[in-house]
Amino acid sequence: MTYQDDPFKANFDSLEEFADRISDLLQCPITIEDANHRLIAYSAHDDYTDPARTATIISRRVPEKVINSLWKKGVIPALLSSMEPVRVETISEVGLGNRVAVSIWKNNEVIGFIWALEADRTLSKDDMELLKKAAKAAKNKVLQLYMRKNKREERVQEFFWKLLTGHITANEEIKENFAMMQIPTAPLFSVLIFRFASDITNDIEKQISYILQTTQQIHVLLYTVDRHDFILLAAPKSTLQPLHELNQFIISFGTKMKERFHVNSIKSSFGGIYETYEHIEKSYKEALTVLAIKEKFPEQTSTIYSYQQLGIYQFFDLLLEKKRQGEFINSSLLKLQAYDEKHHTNLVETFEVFFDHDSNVNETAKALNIHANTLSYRLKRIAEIGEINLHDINQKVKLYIDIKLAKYEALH
Amino acid sequence: MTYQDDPFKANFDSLEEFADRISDLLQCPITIEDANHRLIAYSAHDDYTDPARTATIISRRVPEKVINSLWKKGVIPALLSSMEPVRVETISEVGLGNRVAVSIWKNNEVIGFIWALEADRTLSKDDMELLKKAAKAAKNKVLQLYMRKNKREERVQEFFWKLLTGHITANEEIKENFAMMQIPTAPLFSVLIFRFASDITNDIEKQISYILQTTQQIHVLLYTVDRHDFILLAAPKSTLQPLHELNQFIISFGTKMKERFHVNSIKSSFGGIYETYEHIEKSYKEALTVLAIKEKFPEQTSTIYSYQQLGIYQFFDLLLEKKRQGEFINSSLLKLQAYDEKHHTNLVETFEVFFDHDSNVNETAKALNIHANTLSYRLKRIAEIGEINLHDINQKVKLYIDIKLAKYEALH
DNA sequence: CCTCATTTTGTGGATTTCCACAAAATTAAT
DNA sequence: ATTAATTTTGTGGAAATCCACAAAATGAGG
Repeated sequence: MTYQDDPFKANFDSLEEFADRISDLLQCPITIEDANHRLIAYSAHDDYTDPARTATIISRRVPEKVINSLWKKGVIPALLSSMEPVRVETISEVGLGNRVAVSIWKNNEVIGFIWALEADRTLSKDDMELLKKAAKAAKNKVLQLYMRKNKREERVQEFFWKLLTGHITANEEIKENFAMMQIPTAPLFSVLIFRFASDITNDIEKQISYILQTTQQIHVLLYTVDRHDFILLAAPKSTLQPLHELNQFIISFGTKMKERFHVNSIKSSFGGIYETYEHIEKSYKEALTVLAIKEKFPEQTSTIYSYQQLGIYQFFDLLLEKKRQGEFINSSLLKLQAYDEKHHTNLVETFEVFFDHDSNVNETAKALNIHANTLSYRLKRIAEIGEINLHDINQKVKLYIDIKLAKYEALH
Repeated sequence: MTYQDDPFKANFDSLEEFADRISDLLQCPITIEDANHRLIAYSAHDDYTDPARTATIISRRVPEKVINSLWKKGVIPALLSSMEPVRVETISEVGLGNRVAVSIWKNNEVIGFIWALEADRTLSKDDMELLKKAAKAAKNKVLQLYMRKNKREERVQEFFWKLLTGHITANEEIKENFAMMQIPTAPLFSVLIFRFASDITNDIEKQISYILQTTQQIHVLLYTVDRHDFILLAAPKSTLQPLHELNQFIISFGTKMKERFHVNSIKSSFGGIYETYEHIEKSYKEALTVLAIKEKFPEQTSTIYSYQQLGIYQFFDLLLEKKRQGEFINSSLLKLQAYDEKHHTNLVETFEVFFDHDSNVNETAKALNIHANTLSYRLKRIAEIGEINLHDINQKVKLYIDIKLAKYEALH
């Protein structure tokens, strides 16, 4: 089979036309994606496509499990590091048939991919060369999309910041803007923050953006960057367990950043989950509060990401203020502290850990490295010395809060 | 034995002299008390006195257990209702030997008592008559004491109000006043309030004052009346378990008011227990807070009298304010409430009662009149529907507080 | 160093909790 | 009225908690 020198020198009106042209030449279905695996174009009239391609076209993006599996097999890393086409063997778990892929480059950066599904025939060496040429030819078309998107991005960013800082409060106005910028609406949303150890570089931003675009756990409505913080407005897919979904997303995001880009130590949080847009600022502030509290209680809050789950820590700032004014003097706590001080005991810590572990004897004993009976003896002493009834949940909760508050205050 | 018509017509310099005179005439030890069983005078040179009299003289007041027992035997009620002498048989439990008592009257009011201990001899009918005359003769002397005390009282009252309202804040100044008015000092003190169903009449005030003067559970430093409220500054006897002592006092005060004067439905409270006088106003405010909270949570706080033991309710006003501003939206609670509403279930109440009962399965089941397994089933549902981890004490406490807060808000 | 009070660890048994499973009762919806 | 889902109650056994008692370890003070 022979082709003319550059079969793509003709001008194409659209990328669809371009995809059809490649498909004609190679005799196999073609899909073109951007750097974030969103579908840009695909060839029509194909007889056979595998489930992965079908799903990609339907949802206009590559299914996340497919992306995950391509990362694990090393396909995407290969495409990101070289301009050469890569062949992918069938991965039946995710419905992926044999295919060949090549990356589209602009300077030193990958801005998209072309996939050729080996439906009826296997591509030859020449075919591969052709694909490579196609990738080069696609560059400008893809770039145009990219630039157009960037311009839109800027306007959207500005809008997002206005929302975060409460500069737009009228619900009508917010809705208008959402519609104008073609941001999808959602019944529930929350503001998420990923806080990095250092300022977020363009490079990192792209990596994050990549993961966000490819994830399908949540809907990303808006995002922006503020020094260490990557801030996004996200919507859970279902309204049934929004908390759980956002939590899962945050965890998997952390894992992916670590696995794929070796970015460690990201602190994540999200604020309240709300229905109306006026609450975006509130949700953002709450997400910031979560990070602040996590800073101060790293152990207790290590598995907490949401404002919801902050629980009693939600009102610690408020209580601390009052405490500073001399309120809430807890004589039980004072007595226990005095006793600990004088006799080098650990009554306060014992109570705190016991409560932390939901009053579970075994767990607490293990956590404190003491015998269960030692714990029970200490609890008896705590009741005596602190003049506190250990069956009175009210007194216990107050003591617990006061202990935490004292710690919080110490860290001011 | 015969006496001249009025053996007491001579003028006596002091009540001590007067007591000696009676003692001479009746040939037995004499003690004179005011209406509150404080020792006013006693005859000297007596050979025999019983333990009760000794204790009275030493502590300058009749021991409380003796007063209690005299009430129970009906002696004091008899003395309060008639001018006739009353004979008291030995009450060995409290070290009281045989004796005769008579009350001292001014108009329709008892202002004191004279006690004649039948040490060597039993008083005859004539002796009793003599005692009655002595009581009449004592009237003016006792009254003088009474009046002098009243004048002092007024100044003291004014001072107390200044303390309660924070109009004297300098510790030095407070100390000076305490010394000047001969109010005993104490290392620890608290402000107590007894709130009556209606305004406190002079009559009730006297009854209260009587109980306060005769109690020896605590030291009463100052007291005053404000409409429904009887307010006092009290000091616990020991510094070890001040909370417990004040609690005990409040309970026994209520019992006595009920038993002796049939005064029901007193609401009592006390504020923080402090060391420095500047905190009197604070303690007073706290005592008022306790009463306010008891008003709103009668069941939960029925056994609570102190600000200390208010526990989490201490900061409910604070939290309520924030809640009104839209903070602390607890989606778990919202979901549970919605579920309850829709399916006519009791998940919120179940959780609340369970927590109220210190997470004790049996007690809770009993309180709710359900099977223990029903409770466990409901808890499982609560965890599911509320998206809450029942082993996470933080989430649980938050939910609990939010439930109580919602109730509190409902009662605004 | 010794002594005494306090704290820790150990043992065993009564009691309670937890959990899985199943049957009965109740409720909502067609 | 029938069905299906949810809720309540019951049973039994494993696991955990509680409690009393005792022996060992620790530590402060004379």
